[in-house]
Amino acid sequence: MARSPTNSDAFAAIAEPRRRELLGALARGDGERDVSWLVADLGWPQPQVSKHLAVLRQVGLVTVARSGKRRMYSLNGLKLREVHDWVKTYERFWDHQLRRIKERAERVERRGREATDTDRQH
Amino acid sequence: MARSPTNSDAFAAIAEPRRRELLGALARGDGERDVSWLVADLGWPQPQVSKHLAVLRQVGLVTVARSGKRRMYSLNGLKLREVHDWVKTYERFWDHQLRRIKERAERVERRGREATDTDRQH
DNA sequence: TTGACATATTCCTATATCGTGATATGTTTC
DNA sequence: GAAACATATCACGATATAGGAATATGTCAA
Repeated sequence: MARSPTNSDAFAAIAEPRRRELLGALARGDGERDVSWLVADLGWPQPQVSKHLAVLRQVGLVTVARSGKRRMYSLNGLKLREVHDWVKTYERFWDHQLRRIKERAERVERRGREATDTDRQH
Repeated sequence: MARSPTNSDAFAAIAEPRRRELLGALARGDGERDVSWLVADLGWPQPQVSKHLAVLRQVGLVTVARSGKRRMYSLNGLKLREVHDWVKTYERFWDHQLRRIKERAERVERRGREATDTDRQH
């Protein structure tokens, strides 16, 4: 079997760095812009932008609305929230880690001071 | 060019559903377990577990420590936090969306009540 | 209708998977 | 040092990309 398709879910879709860039561009544009604006902003070939937008649309990370010959793409925050909610369940692991690192830094600093004091006494 | 390698960063690594499962198993095990425990917990073939762990290690999502013939794998929360921080910058987009949905729901409900009242008057 | 513009789709190729099964490496114990 | 155990790695096959170039589709304006 091969890799999971990029359009299988939001996680697979945002694995591609350029698609994260694309979401960033949409965010800069207040979350709602047409393709031409994105092409100008990113400086990529237009077909590439359209293709990446298609993947983002298939997983629901963006939505489209026709407006004359333009197509307005909008960020779908709720889909991004699914990613957020998943990763947030691991919050305690970086909290713990930060606490451990901080405590160790304090220990080291304390020891460092003591060592310096000892040196001074010589 | 092909897809970005799975070991290029945390986003690529967690695109694979089984690697998210694997992280979940580690979390169930207090964030630190050996391979045998993971194999038993997940019910996958051992080589598959080892290979997915290798990818997670390459991107820094887990760390290893030898302990006799065992190898203890630990979650690296700080790496998951990078994903969290990225997605969190989009928070305003789901906040906005939720507010809009809520407001629309209230409008619809209000209109619904008015329509019912009108019907009653007939 | 024709042309100009905006966007999507198709064809191509190189590449990096993922799962499976077999095997290699490394460690402990007797 | 041989056996038992824990873990990693290799070889292989099917597959789904991502980018580039060319082209198709759709819409407005004169």
